[in-house]
Amino acid sequence: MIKITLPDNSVREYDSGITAMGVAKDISEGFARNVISAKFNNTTIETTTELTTDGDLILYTWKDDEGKAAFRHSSSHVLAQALEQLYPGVKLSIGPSIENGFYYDVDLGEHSISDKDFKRIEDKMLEIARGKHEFKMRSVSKANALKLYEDQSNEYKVELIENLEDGTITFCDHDTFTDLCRGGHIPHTGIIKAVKIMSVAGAYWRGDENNKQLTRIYGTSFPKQKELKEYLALLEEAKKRDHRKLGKELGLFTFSQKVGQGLPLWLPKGAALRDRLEQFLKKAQKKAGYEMVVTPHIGQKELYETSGHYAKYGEDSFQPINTPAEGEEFLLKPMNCPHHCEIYKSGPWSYRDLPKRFAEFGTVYRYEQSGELHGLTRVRGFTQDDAHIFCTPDQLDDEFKKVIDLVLYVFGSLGFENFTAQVSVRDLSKPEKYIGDTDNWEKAENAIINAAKEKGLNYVIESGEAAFYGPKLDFMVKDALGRSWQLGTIQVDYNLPERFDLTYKGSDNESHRPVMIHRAPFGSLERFIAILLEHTGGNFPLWLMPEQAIILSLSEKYEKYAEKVLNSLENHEIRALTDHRNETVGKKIREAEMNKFPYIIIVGEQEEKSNTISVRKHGGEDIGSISVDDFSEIINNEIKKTLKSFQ
RNA sequence: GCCGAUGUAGCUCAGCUGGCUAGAGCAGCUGAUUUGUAAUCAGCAGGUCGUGGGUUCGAGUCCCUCCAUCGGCUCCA
Repeated sequence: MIKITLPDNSVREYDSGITAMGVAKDISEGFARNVISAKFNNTTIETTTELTTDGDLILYTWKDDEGKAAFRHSSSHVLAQALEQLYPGVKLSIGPSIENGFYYDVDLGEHSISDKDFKRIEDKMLEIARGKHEFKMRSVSKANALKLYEDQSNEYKVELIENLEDGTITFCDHDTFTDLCRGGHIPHTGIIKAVKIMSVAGAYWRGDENNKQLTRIYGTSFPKQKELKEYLALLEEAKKRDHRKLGKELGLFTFSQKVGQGLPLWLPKGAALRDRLEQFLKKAQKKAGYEMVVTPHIGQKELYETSGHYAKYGEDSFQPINTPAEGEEFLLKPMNCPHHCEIYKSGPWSYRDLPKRFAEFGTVYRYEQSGELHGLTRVRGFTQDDAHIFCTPDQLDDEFKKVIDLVLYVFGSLGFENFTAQVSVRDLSKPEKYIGDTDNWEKAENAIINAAKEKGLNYVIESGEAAFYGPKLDFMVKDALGRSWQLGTIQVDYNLPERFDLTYKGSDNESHRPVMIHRAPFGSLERFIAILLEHTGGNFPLWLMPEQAIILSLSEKYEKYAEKVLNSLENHEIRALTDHRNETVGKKIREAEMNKFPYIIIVGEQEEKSNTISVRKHGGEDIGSISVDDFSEIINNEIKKTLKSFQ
């Protein structure tokens, strides 16, 4: 007999050799019908795996993430089988489950796949699924495993198997299909009722640019057709929030082929939005003891040789600008730090002067690879809400925490609640990627982790994600389509102060090296606005809206009254405009709604007589006829809810 | 940069296997209408079919180059 402990801590006894599904059936037949995956002693197993020792068993259904993962992973086996049947000679590599689906990387050889082929792949998958084939695991010796794939001349699987230890290698069979697989499947293919091939894309074997590019086929699958439909509808909805679409519709920004790719042009409304964000942050930074500085858009090549950026990025950047003077070379600035270091160097500092906090909305230019550009989230010219804090080593912890406070204040004021913090540290196996001495790296990494802990941030540590000169704390937010983007960043740097030979006089009258913190709460205005657009669907917090209200006059008879209302709104510091066009109210309202005006004010005969305004909130809520004073109070209260002053 | 797809009016799109002066809706302009909570009516105007080349009697449609965009990969100071 063995003892099986379930998640509710209840213990059940069974004969050794009972399967996970057997336990499920013992709990209840109904439950067992929904069980699709299991974990035993913290290892993912098959529902058919025989249990022979005491242990903890968790049974998963479609509702669990682990259940979904098993479902999608199993679906990728079905996809692979379908591909083998449709494209003879296809070489399989890897096919994991991912959030919302799965993919399989394959070498198609002669064949190619386009979206016209999706339907027949889907049909083939469903045909296979309907066969209700069981997934069965079996152990294989390394020699036999290698032989199978060598016979197929599948160099990818061979490479994978070569890196595995003999005795740990397993295959998974279903129907006529066999795949190298460590396990974690649903009971049989029949549970897969709905599949959809989402896209095909190139993907380098093992993610290495120097390797052969394989074809990655993305798909998703569901246990019910209805769920697939709902998922596709959700994606449609997300597309409506795409910042590129909203930015165009709302007249915020545009791009021009003539100006160049990745170089956004800010239209008047977008420029007003940027300005409002800048003013907001400037105000908070002033309170936090920052001083604004201004630096030029170019700097001598030597500046970036000193900073180390030229050695690292010089080749892949915008190339130096030459001048009539022999040998003189300037670079478009790809970051502001070297300039700020030189500002620090302009004067002698005592420990009593520190920390110095130099802030600048600095526009920088980076030559991103053409395939990398993406709306406003990845561009070649952008403005960082940059600042560099020069402090003594003793002040580092405290300064770092103060920056976290500022970032959290910014996020709070703009309604970002779902963000994660990522502590980006070195990849210890690749020391050549980083500059600076190990001691300082350790100090800096520890300082960040401590600060994140103390501030109660929900953080993960990612090794290999650090900048080449130091570790960082990044704030990550997801866009409408679930893609993750970095917004704010805080970085500790012992390296640049060294390279620029920055010093301050300590209380001991000796020269010391300051520590530098790079930080940008927005990250870049471009990316921040993009994410904010997707986050809010274009309905920004009221304080940020370029126009908070639009006044619609019912006919030209009421234009004068509308202007009077506008005037008193302006006196209450409410941003509004009038629409006197010779159109029906219905049309004016429709357009005002589409342009996302937070408040729509209608004035006609009744309002003029009673000296009131009729207010309709964006979305249709009728606030009724009220005075301008009352309206002003509504607006101010709404603003106060999100926008508090920085302490 | 790499793989795949796309590019027709300011915007969203139609244009079948190559065949008359390339279409629609919205936006714009003109006129009528003076309007009460998501599109008033009529008329007019608007296009080097991304670019350059090629095939053909004939190219928006087929082929190639380049440019840009989209989905990924790689990259992201």
